Amino acid sequence: MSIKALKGFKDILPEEAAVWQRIEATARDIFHRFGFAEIKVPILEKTELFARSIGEATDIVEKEMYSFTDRNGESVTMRPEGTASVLRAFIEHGLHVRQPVNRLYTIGPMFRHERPQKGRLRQFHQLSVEALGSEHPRLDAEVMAMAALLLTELGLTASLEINSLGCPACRPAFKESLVAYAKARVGEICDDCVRRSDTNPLRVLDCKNEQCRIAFREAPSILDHLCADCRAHFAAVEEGLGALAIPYRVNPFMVRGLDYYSRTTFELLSGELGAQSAVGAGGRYDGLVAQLGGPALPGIGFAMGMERLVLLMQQAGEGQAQLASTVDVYVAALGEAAGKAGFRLLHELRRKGVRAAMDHEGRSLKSQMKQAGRLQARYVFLLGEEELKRGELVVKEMATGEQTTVALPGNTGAWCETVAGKIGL
RNA sequence: GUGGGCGUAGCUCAGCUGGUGGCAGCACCGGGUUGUGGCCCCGGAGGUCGUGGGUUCGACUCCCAUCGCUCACCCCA
Repeated sequence: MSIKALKGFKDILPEEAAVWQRIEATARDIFHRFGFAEIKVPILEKTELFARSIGEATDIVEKEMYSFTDRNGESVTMRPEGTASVLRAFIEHGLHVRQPVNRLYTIGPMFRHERPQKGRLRQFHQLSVEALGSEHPRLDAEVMAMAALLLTELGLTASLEINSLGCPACRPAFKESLVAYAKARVGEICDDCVRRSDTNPLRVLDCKNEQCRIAFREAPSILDHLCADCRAHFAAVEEGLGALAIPYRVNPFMVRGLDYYSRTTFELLSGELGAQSAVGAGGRYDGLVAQLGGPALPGIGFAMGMERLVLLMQQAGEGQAQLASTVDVYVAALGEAAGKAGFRLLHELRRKGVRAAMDHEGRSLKSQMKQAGRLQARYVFLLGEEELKRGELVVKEMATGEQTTVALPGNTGAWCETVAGKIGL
C-alpha cells in the first residue's frame, strides 16, 4: 500500500491550482486597492497565543488544534486561524507607531483537527484580513464592502448578514437574560442547547434544530440589549453599507465561534456549500490587541475560506481550466544533429521570454506534433536533417496550419531574432 | 467523538438471483501518413476487484472484521 496524504489534507493538482491562482491574484489586487498590505507570518506559534485569543473554552482550542511539544519542551501549535498570528506580529514589531491605522492581509494554510466533510478540511486556506487602529463604523462597512467586492469580481454571489454582539458593557446582561430564557425551556430544546446554555450561551441562537429555532424565535435579542454606544455604532455601520449600496440583512441570531469578537460581526453566506454556508466571516475585536499584550487598539477583520471559494467557482462554472495556450513555441527536432541544434534554439527562445517546449525522447514527428497540439502551442519550429543542411527552419502556425520556411543565420541567437521577428513574438 | 453511503484500470463507471474481470468511455502508447497536431479508423499497454478472514465445488457478487473515501451531526472559513 503506497503512502497517501493524511485525512483532511488535500493535494491541489495543476488544473485546480490555476483556479487558486486566479483567486489569489484577484484578492491581492482588490486588497491593494483598499490600501491593505501583505504580511507573512509563521504557521507555527506558541500554543498560548491561540488559547488567549480564540478562547480557552472554544471547540477550536479545546479539541481541534494541532499542538505538540517542541524539542525544547515548549507547547507549539499549527495555527487554526490567522488573526492571532497577525496581531502577534503587529504587536511584536510595534507596527502601530508607524501609522495610525494598519491594514494587513495574509494568505495561507490553517489547521484544525476536525472530521472532514464538504467544504471542511484539516488543512485549509484562508485569505485573512485585519484593519487595526480605528473603531470608526465606516471602517466596518469598508471592510465588508471589500469582502463583497472580491466575491463579485470572482463571479460569485453570496448574501451578507450582519449583527452586533455588543461590548463588555452590554453583552453580559444580554447573556444573562438569554440563559434565563433557555433555562426556562430546557424541556423543549435539544441536549446540545442545554449544554450550550452553560458553556457558550450565544450559540443556542444559531442551533439548526427545528425545535430550538422555534423555541428561541422569541428569545431576547441582542439588538434590544445594546448599550447606547454599541447601538450608535451598529446604526452607523448600516448607514455606511447603505451609502455604498451594499445589500445586507440584519440577522440577530448570527453568532461567531471565536471569543474575541465584539460589536459588528458578519458572514458571507452561500447555499451551495453543503452543510457549510459561510464563505467568509469576520467582525470587530476591539479588546483583542490589548488582551494579547499590545496597545489598546481596536480592530476588525475577516477570513475567507479558499477551498470554499474554489468550490463555489467550480459550481458557477468559473472554475473551468482556461484553455489558454501553455507554450508559445514547440521545437520539433528530427535526428541527433537537429536535436542538438533545437536544444540550443529552445534555450534561446526561453531567454527571450518565449514559453518554449521540446521533447528529448527522440520520438517521431507525428508524436511531437501531437504533443505540440496537446500543449496548445501557437507555433511549431520544425528542424530536421534537411533543414539543418540547408540552414533553414520550418515555422508552422498551429491554428491555421500555415507553414513558412525561414533562413537561419549562423548562430542560435540570431535565429531567434529572425524567427521571433517573423512570427511577431 | 457519533451516524449514513461508497470502495472494480490514471479518471468516470458497467458487471443480473454467486459460474473465467469489461473489444466500455476519457486519458496514455503505436500504426493508418518512409517528416506534420486536432477529426476519423485500427491496434496496444494498463487490475493484489481496498485489505484480511469466513460460507461455497466455485466469491467482484453473500457474511464478518478492518482500512480508506465521502456526506451529515458537532463545530466552523
